[in-house]
Amino acid sequence: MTTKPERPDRGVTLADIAREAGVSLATASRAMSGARGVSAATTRKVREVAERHSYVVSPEASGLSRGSTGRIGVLTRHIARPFYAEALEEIESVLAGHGLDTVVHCVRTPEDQRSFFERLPVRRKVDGLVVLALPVTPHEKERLDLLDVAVVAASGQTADYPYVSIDDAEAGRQAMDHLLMLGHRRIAMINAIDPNASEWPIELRALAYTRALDRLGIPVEDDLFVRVPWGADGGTEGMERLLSLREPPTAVFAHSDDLAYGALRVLRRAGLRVPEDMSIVSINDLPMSEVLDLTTVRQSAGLQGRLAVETLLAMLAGEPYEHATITPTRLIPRGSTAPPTR
Amino acid sequence: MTTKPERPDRGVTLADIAREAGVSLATASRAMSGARGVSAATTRKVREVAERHSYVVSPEASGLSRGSTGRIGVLTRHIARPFYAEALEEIESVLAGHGLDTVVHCVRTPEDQRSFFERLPVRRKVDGLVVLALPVTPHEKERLDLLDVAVVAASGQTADYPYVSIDDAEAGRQAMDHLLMLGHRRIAMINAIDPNASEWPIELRALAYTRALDRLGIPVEDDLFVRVPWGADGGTEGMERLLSLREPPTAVFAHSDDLAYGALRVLRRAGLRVPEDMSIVSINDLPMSEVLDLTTVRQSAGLQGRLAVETLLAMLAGEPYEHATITPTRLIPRGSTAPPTR
DNA sequence: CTGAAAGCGCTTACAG
DNA sequence: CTGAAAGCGCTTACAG
Repeated sequence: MTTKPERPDRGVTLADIAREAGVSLATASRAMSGARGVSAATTRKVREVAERHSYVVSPEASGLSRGSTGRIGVLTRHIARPFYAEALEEIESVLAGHGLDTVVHCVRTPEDQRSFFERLPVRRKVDGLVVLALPVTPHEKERLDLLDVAVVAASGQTADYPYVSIDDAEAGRQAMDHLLMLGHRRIAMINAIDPNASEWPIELRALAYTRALDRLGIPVEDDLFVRVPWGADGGTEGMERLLSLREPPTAVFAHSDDLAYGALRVLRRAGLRVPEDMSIVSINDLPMSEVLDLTTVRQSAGLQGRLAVETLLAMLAGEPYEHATITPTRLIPRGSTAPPTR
Repeated sequence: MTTKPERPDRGVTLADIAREAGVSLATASRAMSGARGVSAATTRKVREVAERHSYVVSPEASGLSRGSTGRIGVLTRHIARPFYAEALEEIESVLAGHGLDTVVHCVRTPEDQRSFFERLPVRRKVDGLVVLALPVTPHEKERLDLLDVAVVAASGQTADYPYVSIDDAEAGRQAMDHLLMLGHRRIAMINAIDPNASEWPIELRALAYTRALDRLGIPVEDDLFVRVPWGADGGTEGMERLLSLREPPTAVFAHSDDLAYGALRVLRRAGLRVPEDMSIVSINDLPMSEVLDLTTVRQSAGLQGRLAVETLLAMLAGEPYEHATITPTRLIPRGSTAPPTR
């Protein structure tokens, strides 16, 4: 092959292919991209030469020229937590199916997050952005606008982006009604607060808790509503506090599965039986919940991710799309709930 | 701002900044990149103008010009499985710390994998690639060579790439020795096979199983060595088979935590107590293992990911690096193992 | 159907 | 310290 003298050999270029195929750069470009208006013979010839040199068009150069990157960014606070990981996997899957690359940006701390919106490291690098379960403040939205790309929110939204998410109030209702229907009247809630996170403006799951009790005229006791940090350890702490009460609840509604896991651990260590001594229900249905026989309200992180990207793709394609998409939730009754025995 | 008439406004360019700052394109470029040989005053001026227009240099164009992409690819079979997710999170963290973007490519099925190596979708799009827990065949390595970028393997290797991984045989020994030291003599192994995966050439964990028994002169019984699909369901199946034996084992060594989870579920359902009726140990120490009180051999997916990227970065920087890095494993004794009672 | 040329938005020797 | 110019590897009106 022709070797460029001025730079280290970066491999063969379209110009090389064109020369060898005996056509112009323009024609070679069209042949490679499958643009119409090139004879079949020419196309075949060019591609054959390209093939022989295992040449592929440089997406970088191509993108520069046509003004798109072929990449979608995903902004998230977590990668390894099951819910996020599942959403991310599905997002990548859909994008890959459309020939788009997925570039992940994880802002682990408030400082990371501040810095992300300050520096906007995805700037000029993506064609669109999916914001995954991350509340966006008005100021952050302003920054994001500088990106000048399509943005969509998956699993919760605050700023006014198209979004797909569950109805948290409804999910909470499903969980609470299950406990109430079983006959529980002394029900506690373990609510999660992510210490690393500015909070969501409305805590719909907590709202569902009080609403459900209100509806039956059951007074809401402060002691029965505990707020703990996110994660299994938070659930542990929450259940410990509830067990310390003079009169513990007969059932607990945990904000999410992770909390329930920690709560279950405490109960096991305390020698208490589930569901005989304590019922527990939560929201999510992570893979481990089946293993742990946890009653929970199922939502699909993957589906939310998938629909969010599909919305984004529609926006990019200039096609019509839904501004708000609500994905279903439903109760999965398992062994952690039963009528109260006390 | 100057508006380009010929194309849709893609925003302000370096040329605009240069013009407004009253310097040449070249100088503006140097000022923005912080290249030396520009007066402080000029640099300040240029950056001030850029700031005012919230302009950032186009990574795409810059990369095209200097020949790098600022992106690292991660090739994996899974995103949502805890081990992979943890590694990925750490990889992204390190790369972000170096100003590099992470682009994920997940090959879920053998067909995906075939297609990945055939089409090489990361071609010309990344500066390096980390292959995460994915065995690479000689033919696949040949294809990867076409990428012409640095490649490193995290958590297991087959092709001859620099790698970082645990010593599986040693991890297996740690698990087995724990059971043996507790006095178990009738020990089963539940081994995982990923149906979607070409297998790793040597099954070191299984090897550790037979070796440990051999060392004590304990015969290896075929019935006690079960092979099941990966995941909790596989563990369930494996434990069911073991419980069906005329003489079940007193302890089980599970290839990985996920299998152990499924096995624990069977035991719970069968009303068998852990560890009194059955001890169980595995390898990984995923987050849920603490919650489940599972004795396991800890390895760190995150550390392996981190060290792998660091190796890759050293390669890219032309610095010296280790070809093989072994990360430590150690037994975490918890409540799922005890001396045999039968 | 095909080509010459301008353009995408930068970087970097090469000369001052 | 600064600028004019070539180059990175493509794409795409504009003319045939």
